[in-house]
Order: sequence, then C-alpha cells, then structure tokens
Amino acid sequence: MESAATWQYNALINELTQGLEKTKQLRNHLWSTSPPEAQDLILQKILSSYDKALLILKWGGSNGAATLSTPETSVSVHGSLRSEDLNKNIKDNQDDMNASKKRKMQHTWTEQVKIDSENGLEGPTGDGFSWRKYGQKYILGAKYPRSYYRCTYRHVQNCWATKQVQRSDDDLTVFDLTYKGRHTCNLSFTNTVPPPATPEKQELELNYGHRFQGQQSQALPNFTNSLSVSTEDLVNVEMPAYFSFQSTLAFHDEENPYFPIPALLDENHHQEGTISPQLISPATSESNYFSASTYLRTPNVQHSEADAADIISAHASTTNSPIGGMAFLIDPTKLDPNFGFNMPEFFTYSDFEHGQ
DNA sequence: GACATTTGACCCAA
DNA sequence: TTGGGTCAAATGTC
Repeated sequence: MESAATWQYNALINELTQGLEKTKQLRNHLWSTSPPEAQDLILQKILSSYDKALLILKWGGSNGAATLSTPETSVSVHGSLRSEDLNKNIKDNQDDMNASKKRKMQHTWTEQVKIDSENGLEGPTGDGFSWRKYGQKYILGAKYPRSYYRCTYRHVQNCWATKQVQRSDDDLTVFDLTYKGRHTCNLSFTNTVPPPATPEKQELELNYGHRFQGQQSQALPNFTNSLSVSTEDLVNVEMPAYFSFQSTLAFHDEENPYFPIPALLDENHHQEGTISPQLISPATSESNYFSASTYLRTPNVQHSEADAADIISAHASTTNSPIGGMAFLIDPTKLDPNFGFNMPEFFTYSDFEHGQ
C-alpha cells in the first residue's frame, strides 16, 4: 500500500488536475451555447476539486500525523482532523470546565454558500438543525454584520452548537458559515415537537414578505415520505435529504461517528448527470440531511444587505424544511456503504479552521 | 404566554 | 485597550 503521504500527494495532483480540466470545459461551454445547468455542474466540480485539494494541503501541512486512508481501504478517514478528536478527549475529561473554555475548544469548521438571489428559497445549505439567533455584530473590516446563532435546544438538551453567518465583502451572494461545536441534541425531539421558527423561515419572511405558515411542519412529512433511506448497518433513518453540490467531501468517522471526518469520494459520487450524496448528513438517526447547497447562477442581488445576510442564515439552517433545498430521490443502492448517516452535524466542507 | 429576534452591555482573550 | 463573542432585557409575533 502506498504511504499516506504519497496518496495525499497523488490525490492533490488529481484534484488540481480535475479542477484544471473542468475549468477548460467550462471555458468551452461559455464559448458555446451549453445549457446553464451544464455550466453549473462543471462549476461545482471545479469548486469541489479545489476544496479537496485545499483540504489535502491543510491536512498535510498542519498535521504531519494526518493519515488519510486510501480509497482502496475505505472512504472513511482515520487519524485526520485529530484536533477535533483532541478536543473531544479534552472535553470528555473536563466536563466541569466552564462554558467559555468549552466553547473555545469546540471543533470548528466553515463553509461558504452562495445564495440564489432570485428565489432564495433554493439557497445553499440545509444543515438540518434548528438555530436561534442570539446576536449580531459588525466585525472590524467587514462590510456586513456577522450573525450569531445557537442551537434552539441548547437549554433543553444542553446542545452547545453554534453558527456564525458572515456575508462576503466581495461577493454579495456568498456567505461564510462558521460552525462551532457539535450538536448533542437529539433531533427526534425536534421532529416530534413542532420546531420553533427557524432563522431561515423568519428571514425568508423578511425577504419575501410572506409567511410560510405551516409549510415547515406540513411539508416535512411529505418530503420525508418521499425519501426514505435505510442504512441498516448504521441506523434506520427516515431521511429528509438535501444535496449539496458545493463540496464533494464526505465526513465519516466510524470510531467517532459524531465527529465528521473527511473522506474523499471517488468519481462515482459525482458523475455528471447523477445526484450524489456528497455530504454526510448530520445527525442523529431521526434526522439525516444532505445539504441542498446549490451554487446557483446569478447574481443580480436585489436584497438589502441585511436581508441577504438573513437569507443565508436561513439557508444555513433550513431545518426540516424542504423549501430550503432541492429534493431528490436517493437510490440507497447507490449510496456508498461507508456513507455514514449517524452524524450529528452535516456540513459542506470548505475550510477547517483548526490549525489556521 | 411562549418563543422568537433585536441590540446594547458585558466578558475576556489577544 | 480593542474587538469578537455572548448575555440578557426589551420587544415582536403567533
């Protein structure tokens, strides 16, 4: 077997090569009359390739002990992102630590999402969790305020996951989402109890001037019924699914299922014309989501700045809301057997902040 | 009344 | 001292 370092190098070359090839393809498309959808798909591949390449570099660069397992052995990755495991261990050993220190040591990652300004309803990620806004602040050097969200069930289930939403200064349709901590809440709770108003719902109201009354609670069951995936070896789930085209990184850690561990997916997971569960759903058994992150073309942004920031938070937390994303039927047989569902957090990888 | 967001104040690490 | 993150009172919505 090749060494991890060798494989990382090869994977890096591969991803960069793919990015280059797809860029060329896109160029050709732009010169032709290719349908926008095809161009979007290529864009997604380009972005995912660079995402993966960067990830590889970061692992290799910031963590010399990173040991990406090879695709031949498994798509899951062991030994990487040890900072998170370290955090976990520390946390486990110091449960009496004060909250601020706990938060400081929480694992953190970010993702970038791009909104569709025309129909914000099909915005980026649905992370499957319910968030409550607890603050907003203008950050030095940033044009737009940063919004702070915590898990709605912080007090009920002692879930300390938080999320920050920061609009990009450069691209009005791009937002940086920073997730901190992992969800410890049991989403079955959120599914059996009518969820509170989600940020997205409220924010969409702000932007579209109407309420989605009842849609969240009503649409979910239908959606859930339309897409039921049984992952028997892991857990049986009724799984509202959201897809993300933003990243092709799946996170799976067999030993620590509640810690997302990146795994590179092979080409079978993102072939053109097919929809692949490129992202591991979060969560607990009752709630597994694929992100509906959609890099949508377009950008005649017509929302106000504040509104747009809200939209993104909305999309970042399209809790139980199929509105927030595109629904696709999943063929369970096409799912990678190593595709973990019992992840507490589902996210689109863009960047890990650890070690940066 | 319950639960949401807003927003100024406060805490604390750098 | 500064700036990011969080708290909590005020306020809004259902």
